Amino acid sequence: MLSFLYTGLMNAPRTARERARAELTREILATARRQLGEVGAPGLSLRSVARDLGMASSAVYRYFASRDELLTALLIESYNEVGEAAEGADRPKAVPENRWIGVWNGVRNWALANRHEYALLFGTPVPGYAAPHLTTEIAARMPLTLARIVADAKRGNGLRPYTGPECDPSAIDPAMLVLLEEGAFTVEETARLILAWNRLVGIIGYELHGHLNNVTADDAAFFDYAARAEGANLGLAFD
Amino acid sequence: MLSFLYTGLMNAPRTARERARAELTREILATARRQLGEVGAPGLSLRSVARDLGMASSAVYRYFASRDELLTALLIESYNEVGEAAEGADRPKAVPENRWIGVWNGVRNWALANRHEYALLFGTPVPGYAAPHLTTEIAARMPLTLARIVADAKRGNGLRPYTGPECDPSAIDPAMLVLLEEGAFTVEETARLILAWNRLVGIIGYELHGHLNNVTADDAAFFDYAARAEGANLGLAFD
DNA sequence: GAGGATGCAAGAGCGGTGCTCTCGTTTCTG
DNA sequence: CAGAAACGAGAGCACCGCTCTTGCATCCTC
Repeated sequence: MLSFLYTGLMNAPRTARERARAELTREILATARRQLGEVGAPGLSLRSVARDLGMASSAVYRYFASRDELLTALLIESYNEVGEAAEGADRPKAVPENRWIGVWNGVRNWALANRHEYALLFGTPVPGYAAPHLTTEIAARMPLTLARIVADAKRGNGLRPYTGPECDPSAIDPAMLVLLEEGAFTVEETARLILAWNRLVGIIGYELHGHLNNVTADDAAFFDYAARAEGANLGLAFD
Repeated sequence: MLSFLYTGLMNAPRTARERARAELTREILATARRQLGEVGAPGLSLRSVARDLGMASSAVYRYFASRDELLTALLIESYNEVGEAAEGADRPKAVPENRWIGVWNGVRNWALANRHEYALLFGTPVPGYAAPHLTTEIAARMPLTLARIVADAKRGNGLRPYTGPECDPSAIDPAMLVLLEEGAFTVEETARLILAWNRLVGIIGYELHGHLNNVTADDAAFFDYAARAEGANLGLAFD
């Protein structure tokens, strides 16, 4: 399971063989990533990756046990990238409202530049392929960035009071309350944070998949509206 | 283009051959639909459909020009079904708040019972496959059901005032204002309706694709919360 | 340093896919 | 009734994921 993680890439290579193995593993990953960006996950073929590298397709199986494992490697890589995009777009010294908009746009910009990678992360999972459990903590980087901003706002000037419908506490997994900024949030706030994260991912997917064609005229402006509306729903003070 | 629409199924069959053609077209579609429900769109194979029907794979091409065209037929079928599910769940004589919740749950229930069909409609599009323009009006049935409820509420007791961020009017396609209940809504309301539709589809997709694992504890309760929150955002009067 | 164990690349092969072409046969139509 | 059109079946092409065998290079140990 996930053989590529434990040979060559993680441990420092000792022998020439291990060095060559790590090198080739990286090359395979790089070519696969390039092809993913061009033709998308369904079109990614282990054989064509092998062709690009001038090697027999069977040889690739020494590095990745299956096409799914290769896809998992790209999944991890992409999760880290979108996490970095979110964290990198955050300006901790700015006011929470601007940080919020910045992170939303950061994620959107990464998605626009990496459409197929985004689809791999947040799109329809390929039937028969279950993402390994390991990825959940990497996947949390992006939503945690959002949570941090709201937590900072709460600790700072406070959040505006919420007057909308209430969420049944049993709906939320108790572990989430702990995970998000170590209990800085109420159940109600946690529920709205989950919704906000869900909506950020959803609206970008809509834009990317063409579902907003003939619906919106200016996708960036509509996205900005969604970002502000979502931030306001959490108690951030826009306008 | 879309040959299956114009032979046999639409026009009334006149000769025995045309009748047989319409019959076989329906059988192909039915087995394809069954396989779609079992293995999902990526696993749907024209050859295996032919095998199930005891015919040569090449014969199927006389009825559907390509796998994509077969998928398009299933797409249209599914769009109509989810539209019917939404419309069928609406109780026009009930109060708008209950109608709203009912339609949301109607769509969710259809999605839970037809996961792969839902993924085909709202999931990641297969690269290289563009849904034909024809489907857009069929696709509008579900969001229009939502719009109708809000429009009725607006004409009735009115909507609660909205105090959140405003949407740049240029973000919305002007045609949408006309499409939605023939101009019953302001730009602001239209923007929130689009968001609500987007969020309904998004949260169901999240639940279906397992992204809510370890996040929510009771998916139905969380969905109910999302439905109420979204209705309230549009000015419906919950609680 | 020699020799056995291990890692590795390549090729052939299996069963699957979408799709095309040809070749008889059936069915409709003028 | 004869020509035209539609049809089913089969072979074939190029691709896919994946497995197995074969021969060679490298590494480790004695």
